[in-house]
Amino acid sequence: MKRATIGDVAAHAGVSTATVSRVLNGGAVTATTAAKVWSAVAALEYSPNALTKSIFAGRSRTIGVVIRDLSSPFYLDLIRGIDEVATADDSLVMFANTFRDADREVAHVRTMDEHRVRGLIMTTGESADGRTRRMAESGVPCVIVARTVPDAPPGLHSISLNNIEAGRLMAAHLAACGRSAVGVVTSGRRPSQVERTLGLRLALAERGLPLPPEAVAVAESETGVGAAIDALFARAHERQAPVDAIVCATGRLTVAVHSALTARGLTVPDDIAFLTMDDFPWATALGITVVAQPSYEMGREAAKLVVEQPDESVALVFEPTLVPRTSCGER
Amino acid sequence: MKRATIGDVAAHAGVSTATVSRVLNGGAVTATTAAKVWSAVAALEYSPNALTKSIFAGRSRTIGVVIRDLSSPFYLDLIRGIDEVATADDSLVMFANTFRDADREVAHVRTMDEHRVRGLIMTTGESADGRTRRMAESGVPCVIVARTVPDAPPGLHSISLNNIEAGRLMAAHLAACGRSAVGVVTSGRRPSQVERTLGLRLALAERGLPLPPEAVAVAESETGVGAAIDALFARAHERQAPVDAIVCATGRLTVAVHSALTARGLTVPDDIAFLTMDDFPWATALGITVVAQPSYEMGREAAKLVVEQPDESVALVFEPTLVPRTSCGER
DNA sequence: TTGAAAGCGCTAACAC
DNA sequence: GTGTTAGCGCTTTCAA
Repeated sequence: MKRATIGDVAAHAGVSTATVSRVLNGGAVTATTAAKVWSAVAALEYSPNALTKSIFAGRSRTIGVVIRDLSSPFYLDLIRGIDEVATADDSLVMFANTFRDADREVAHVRTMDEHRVRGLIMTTGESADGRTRRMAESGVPCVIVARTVPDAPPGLHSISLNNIEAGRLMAAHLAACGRSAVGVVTSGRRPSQVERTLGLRLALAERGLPLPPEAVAVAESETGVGAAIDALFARAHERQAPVDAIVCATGRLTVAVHSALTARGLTVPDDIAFLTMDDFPWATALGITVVAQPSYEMGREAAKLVVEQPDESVALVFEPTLVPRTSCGER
Repeated sequence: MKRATIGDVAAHAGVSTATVSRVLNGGAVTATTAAKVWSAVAALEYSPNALTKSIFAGRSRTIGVVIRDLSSPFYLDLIRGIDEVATADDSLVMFANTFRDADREVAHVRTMDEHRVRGLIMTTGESADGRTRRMAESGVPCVIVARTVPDAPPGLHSISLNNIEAGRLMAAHLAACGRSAVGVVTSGRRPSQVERTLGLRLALAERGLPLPPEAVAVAESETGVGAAIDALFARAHERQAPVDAIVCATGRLTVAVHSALTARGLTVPDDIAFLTMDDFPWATALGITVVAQPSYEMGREAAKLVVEQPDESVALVFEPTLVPRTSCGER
């Protein structure tokens, strides 16, 4: 059964399409005509085509969201925050996952652009930056999450965490818990993680504690974590500097690192302290101390930048908080 | 800076809009004209308007997804599965969260319909069923997840778990682990949970084990879990039938129930066995035994129903699997 | 192979 | 108040 169009409604109600449009969008009409139109709408089960509407507006009422990896709890909360603001502004969220693949990233950003999203929020690498800049310049607000953008044009915003401070919080807490030999597991060269490690190293150094490059292990993905940890311990053994704390620089690897530790017979916190990024529902039950980001709030603010369209480029930096539990041997 | 339209490209290339359209969509054109058009496209940074395209197609290349509660791990995997199939079919996912609110549910389904999604996948209550039926009848495949639909018209499909079997698996496992007095925490009257409880009761009865109504506690949300458990234990105490196992009938409450147990000084599995629905990343580390759904696969199949548009109404039922760990005192 | 023109479903001027 | 008309950006006949 074919869908009714505004023309069908008009014919059924015995008025013009313009009048139907006015009734639907709140123009000046008589109560009687309005009634006729509404009953025609009901009779034909008319559902206005939002796509066509968007053509006139030039844009759709849709916020594009491109995420690298939905499985991280951080992104989950981020999306919920975005969805809340979008719904409040009568918008929908268009979502796509890139599975950390640069090609998909570019493709998805292009598709979002072609769908004339009213704004784009993404947690991607730099591969799509060219298009993003152009989108921003042509009036589509873009928000880069978890990364700052150099020389951002108006309309291109960023939302990130004070990662240096996150590292500092970790150092301070570990030191307060009496740990002196810290090892780090990071998933690579993403700026956020590099900065966290840097902040950690800085604040550790201020306390006379070292964080040599050998104490930093890189694991691209969950599967590489075991090997990375083994290598880390081996290097520590060679240097005769056993590690008494492991910091995980990304929430994505929390499970993997924690499992690797216990799989090696290590007890947290007695044998080794464990400290990671991003709070998650099970952290309390497990007693895992974390440095948390206000992920939900960050999602809300990202969506607000899209909805409110500030003239200038804005770079929002959120402050991390340490949530102490028991995994660092807290007293 | 205004966006270039197909007319601008045509003018720039010195051809008609029809020709540009043909070049873009692979019609019959000379190599030379194609080259001219492509260079015009590049020069003007032309990005075709997917919205306008959809008007002709009658539908957009977008799959709508309406979820009750993104925070459940089941839905996360479901979405990832949907996204994968959507991307492979050159589609985007339009997402909305209902926060378990019936009004939002109806509103979101309507908005999705107005956006002319090519199909709709949802995990909602019955409030939007009327519209869903109509959508299905007018050629928009709709897939209801986690619920079966009576008298479904062609185009209205359902994807669910064999919940009776899930309950049976739980009963068998608990019995094998030597537990005989089971208590259940469920979040309410959703059919899936009712069926799981029923399957559990049936299979328990076959083994001569009881599951009286008093042994089933209802907690609408996380916050109600503590009280529900207390009431459950109190009733068991009155009846002088202490409970030696707690079954959580929904993955959404796993954290809350587990926390409530440990908060009451109960050790799992020594004091009490714990068995819940839906696998999750931390389950291994925590040793929690679960009955898992193939959530990712279910998402893929749901999306396939949208993409492949079978003529008949199909009701896919997936089989649960028990993943034994240590929380039931397994040997 | 290419262009002119009609039309997708809707809104926005402009008359009446 | 209401209808007529033009047009949004694109595709698709139908001629040439």
